[in-house]
Order: sequence, then structure tokens, then C-alpha cells
Amino acid sequence: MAAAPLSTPLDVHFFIPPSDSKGTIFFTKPLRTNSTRKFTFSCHSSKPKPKPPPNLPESPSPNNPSLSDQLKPLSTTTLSPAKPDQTHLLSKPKSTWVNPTRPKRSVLSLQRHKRSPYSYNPQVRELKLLARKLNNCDDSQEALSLTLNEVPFEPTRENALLILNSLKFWPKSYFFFNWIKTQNLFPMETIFYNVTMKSLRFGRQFQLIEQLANEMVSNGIELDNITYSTIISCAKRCNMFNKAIEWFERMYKTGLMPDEVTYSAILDVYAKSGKVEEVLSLYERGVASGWKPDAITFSVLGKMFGETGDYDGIRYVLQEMRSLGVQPNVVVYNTLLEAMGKAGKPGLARSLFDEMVESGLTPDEKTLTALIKVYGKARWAKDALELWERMRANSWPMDFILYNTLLNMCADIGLVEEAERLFEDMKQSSDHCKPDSYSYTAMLNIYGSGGNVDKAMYMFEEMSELGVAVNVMGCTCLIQCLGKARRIDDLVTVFGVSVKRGVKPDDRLCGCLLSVVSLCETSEDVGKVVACLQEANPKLVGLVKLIENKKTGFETVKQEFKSVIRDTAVDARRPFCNCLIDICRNRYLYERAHELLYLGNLYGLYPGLHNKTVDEWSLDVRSLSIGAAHTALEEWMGTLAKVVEREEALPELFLAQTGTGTHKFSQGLATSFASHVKKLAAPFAQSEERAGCFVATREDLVSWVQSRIPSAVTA
DNA sequence: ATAGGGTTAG
Repeated sequence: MAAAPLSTPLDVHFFIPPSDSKGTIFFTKPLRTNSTRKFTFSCHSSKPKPKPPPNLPESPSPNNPSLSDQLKPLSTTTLSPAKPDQTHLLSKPKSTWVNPTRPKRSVLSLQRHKRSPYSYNPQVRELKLLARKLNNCDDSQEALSLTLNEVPFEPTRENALLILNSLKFWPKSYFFFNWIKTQNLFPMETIFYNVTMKSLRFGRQFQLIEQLANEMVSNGIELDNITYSTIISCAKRCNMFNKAIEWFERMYKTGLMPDEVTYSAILDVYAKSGKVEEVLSLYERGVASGWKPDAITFSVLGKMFGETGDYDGIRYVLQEMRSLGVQPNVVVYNTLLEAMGKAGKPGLARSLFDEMVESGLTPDEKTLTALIKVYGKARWAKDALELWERMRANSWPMDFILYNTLLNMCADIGLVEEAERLFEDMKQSSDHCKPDSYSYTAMLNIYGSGGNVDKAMYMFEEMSELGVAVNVMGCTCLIQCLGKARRIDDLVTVFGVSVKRGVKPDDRLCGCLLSVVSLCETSEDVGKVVACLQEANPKLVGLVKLIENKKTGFETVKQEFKSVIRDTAVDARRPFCNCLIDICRNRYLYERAHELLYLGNLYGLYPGLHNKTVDEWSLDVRSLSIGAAHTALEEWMGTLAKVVEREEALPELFLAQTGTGTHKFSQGLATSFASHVKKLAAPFAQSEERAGCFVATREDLVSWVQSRIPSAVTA
């Protein structure tokens, strides 16, 4: 891999800014591929970009490499591991073009496609009336032909265009377009195809669009930037990214340069297919061609980085806008706020929102939805409530999704009364904000996590009465709550009704049922819940039976555990293991509990459980259930005893992290842990400086272990 | 939706 590290993938001559250049910031961030991504902040803050010489042809010659050929080296150059001398090259004192002898090739036309001017049509009223009739009539060929014959009109080019533009649904537009074609009164120009394609795009009819495009090619009708951007955006909306790229390349091959609309459409295609490196290359290449990207481009970039919660990427977008002097609009702020949330930066989302309001923009429903969601997830109750207050004081726009997001925020933070008030507002509101399945799910979540079984059950019954669908999450919340209240018969009923009403149990629901199994006090109750679980996940029930049997050997448990966990959704794996451990402990199967904790660790379900530095060893049980945390503590004590016995080096401080349970409804892991520590007479005490931590000094721990060793030996 | 590109809910 001795290739010049800064050779550019797109054959664009690379401008290396001087090291003291103010507009250039360089930072790296490791990607999952263990490579290094480079963000070069283009050096366009102070000096205007040199315009490409006017005598250069705008379009590439037909034998130009296709875009995919041009992009090929990209994956091999930019995804290769970082080389130390890259930074060397960057700090070269003089600005220089890597290859100044070759002319810079532009990738996009800086001129937008020009539209033909609108001219007034005196017959507009009659034509609109006909269009309305067509819109309202049946989709069938017969009905449409009949309507056209009923209201005869002069089928001139202008009249036909006006009608075509006024048709709403694609079957009508497509029919009318074909009708004009068969009339043979005037040549079919590009604009007729473009208008029809736009309508087809609303109906996601990519196949028909492609058919029309091919027809244009074979009839020698020019495809312009409007045609291509429509084709590309339709393919994108149909998730046919390869088709979108194929047409983009065809465009270059026919010698047509994309303008900024087509260019940002293709950027979005690459962004949505997760090709971040390609997007950045195209972006930088466009900027190097003298393009000043607009707000739409930045919202595409912002959305892309938000998708992976890439904070460096978000900073890059903000920095680029600043240095290019592009003022973000509401959409850009919305995507960036959302992205900040995904990147886990609630504070920065808040400042960004403040900046937005200060700049004179009015937040819309999407802005507020994004921010409320961020505050809810971060459990920033104060900010969430303040924002809500501000929304009402300023009468900022509310919609249905925002209402439901507010309810979810209430569930995240534990604001029961506020949620009830909102829910009532929704019930009293006009039709478009009536509580739906999402709203009820949020309420089930709120009542369920708060242990308010009766109100939760009431919600469930109300849903049945009003015909609101129950979804798997609502069902899970209610079952969890009924389980905690030991209302097993109600639980069985709710499970049965939900399944009957179309709920497909998923791994989370199974995890929830499994946790109820661990809570059951009688074998009768266990049987009832296991019967539900048997319906949803028989293999999991098999594993439970296996581990409960003392005679089952470790190897058998290991194989079965592995097989069940492999088939389980990633986010449900640890809960499964936690519950299995709890079940064992409740049946006094301590050895089995330790085996399961070992297996959970083996298969990576408890990353970061043990942490060691020179000064401090810690056990982080925050993601463990009570039974699993006890098991982990016992395991840790056993290990420490061995270390003490062998007189190996020990740190000053020992730490067990239980967390404080920031969630209002969260169970008291700390309390339970404290009593277990007491039972073991271990010298851990709740730390006053570090919330959610139990600490022990080396001296205390060593003397405690030594006092226990004789008993440990005899036991 | 009056020929083309971007943003909201477990």
C-alpha cells in the first residue's frame, strides 16, 4: 500500500492548503472499518473560488470514465488505514496543486436548467374544470375517455400542458399523456414527459418512469436535468439506489452535466445507501468545481451523519455552512437537531435550537418533535417542560406526531400528570389529533412503568372499545406491569387477547414474559406464564426447563444457551440472560446462576462489567438484573479473595457501580445491592462523592477477605 | 403537486 496517500479518488486535483490556513481544520475519526476518515474543510472562507475558465467545455467527452469507475479507487484509497506521513504532506508550507498540468474538470454545471416562461392561458377556468372532472372520475379507460368526450376542448400544446399539470393522481396523468400522444397534434416535447414523470413519481411508479425515459431515448427526445432529477429521485424513493446511480451515469455518458438539483439528488442517493465516503468525495468535488451548495445539500449531509450519530460529521456540516456563508433554514436545523439527538448531544441540540430561534426562524412541528425527543431520551425534565411551556406561550405549531412525541417524552421522564393532561387534550381535539395506537402505547408505558395497573388495564379496555389497535410494545408494557403486580390471570388474558388482535410476540415481549416467570411465587403461576411463553418462543421454554434440571451438565446448557441467544434480537439477549439468572437464584440454583453469568460474559452480553486501572478496580452492574448483580458480586468477591490469597498487586480503591436509577420508575438496584453487600458483610459503602457507587478501600477489603478465608476453605 | 433536490414517533 505505497500509493500516494493524498491521491484523490475522483481524479480531481487536490488542493493542499497551507498549514496556517484559517479555513482549514483537520480532524480524524476512526470508522468501524478501522480506517480513518478525513474531513478537509475546504479553504473557501476568505477568497472567492476561481471560476473555471469559460472556454472549457462544460460536458465531459464521451470517453470519460464513468462515475463508478471514478469512484472505484475511492474505496481502496480512503478506506485504507491511515498512514503517519499523511499529516506530513498536509503541513507542507506551500499551497500546491498535485497536478497543475492537467486542466481541472468540473463535475457539475453551475447554471441551473432554464425553464420556459409561463404564459397566461385565457381558457384557464374551463380547462381547470375539465381537469377537476378527470380527477374526480373513475380510473378506468372508459370513464376517462367518456369525460374527455363530454367536455370537448381545443387540444393545443398549451391547453394540454395546463390540464396535464392539474391532474393529481398518476393513473390520470399517465392516461392523459398517452391520450395526447395518440392525438398526434403536436410533437411531444420534453416538458410533457417531465410533467407526467413527476406525477408518476408521486405514485412511486418507477417502472413506468423508466419506460418513458427509454421511450424518450429511442424517439430522440432530449432528456434534460429536470428529467434526470425526477428519474433519480423516484428511484431513490423506491429504494432502487442502483437504478438512480445508473441513470446518473447515463447522464454523464450522454454528455449532459448535472446541475445542482440533480447533483444534490444523487448526493442524497449515496447518503441514503450509506456511502458516506462517496458523498463526501462528490461534495468536495462539486465545491472544487466552484459550486456553492445550498441549504438542501446541507440537510442531506446532516441527515446522513445523523443516521449514524456521527458527531464529527455534524460539526463538519456546521463548519462548512459557516465558511461558505450559507444560512441554515428550518429544514437544516431540523435535520441537525435530530442528528444531535442521535449523536447523544442534548446540550448541543439545545444551543443549536437557541441559535435557530435567535436567527429569527420559527420552529415548526418537526423542530419541536426532534428537540422534545432529545430531551426525553436524555431525561432532561426541566428543559422538556420549559420547551413545552414555550410552545404553548408562543403558540408554536402542534401536530399529531408532536403530541405523541410529547407523550413518549412524559413516559421517558415519568411525568404522569402531564401525560394525562396531554392525552385529554388529544381526546378533546379535532379529529386529526385523536389518540391513536401510538398515543395509547405511550399511556400504557407511563402507567405500566409507574405500576398503575388499574389505569393501564383501563387503557387496554378503552382501546378495545374504540377499536384502536394494540401493538407489541403496548402489550409488553402492560404485561410487565401485570407481572410486577402478580396479576397472572389478567396477564394471561391480556396476552391471549393481544395475540388474537394481531400482536406478534417479539423477543422483547418474550423477555418480559421470562422476567415474569422469575417473579412468580407459585408453580401454578409459573405454569400459566410458561404456557404463554410456549406459544411465543418454545425454544426458550426448552432452555428454562433444561437449566432448572440439576442433572443437566454444563456443556449441554452451553450449547442450548448459545443456540437460543444466537436466534435472539441483539437488544433482547442481555435481558434474556438476566432473567435466566434470576430464575435460577429464585430456585436456589446458585451454581447454575454462576454458569449463566459466565456464559453471558463469554458471548459478550456484559461488555464492560469489569474495569481495571492501576488505582481502581470496578464492577459495573448497571445493566444487570438484581439476581445477576448479586451473582456478579459473589463472583467478584471470589476472584478478589484469590488475588489476596496469592498476594498479588491490588489497587487503592474498589468500586461497584449500581447506578442511581435516574429513571423515575426504575427499580432499586442500589437498594437491593446494598442489602446483599450487608448479607456478605462486605466492606462496601455507598459513596458520597460518586452517586450510584459503592466503594471499598484495599485495607478493608483485604482484612474482610482474610477473615472469610477459613470459612471459604471449609465450605 | 402547476416540469426537478432535503426534515417528524417505540
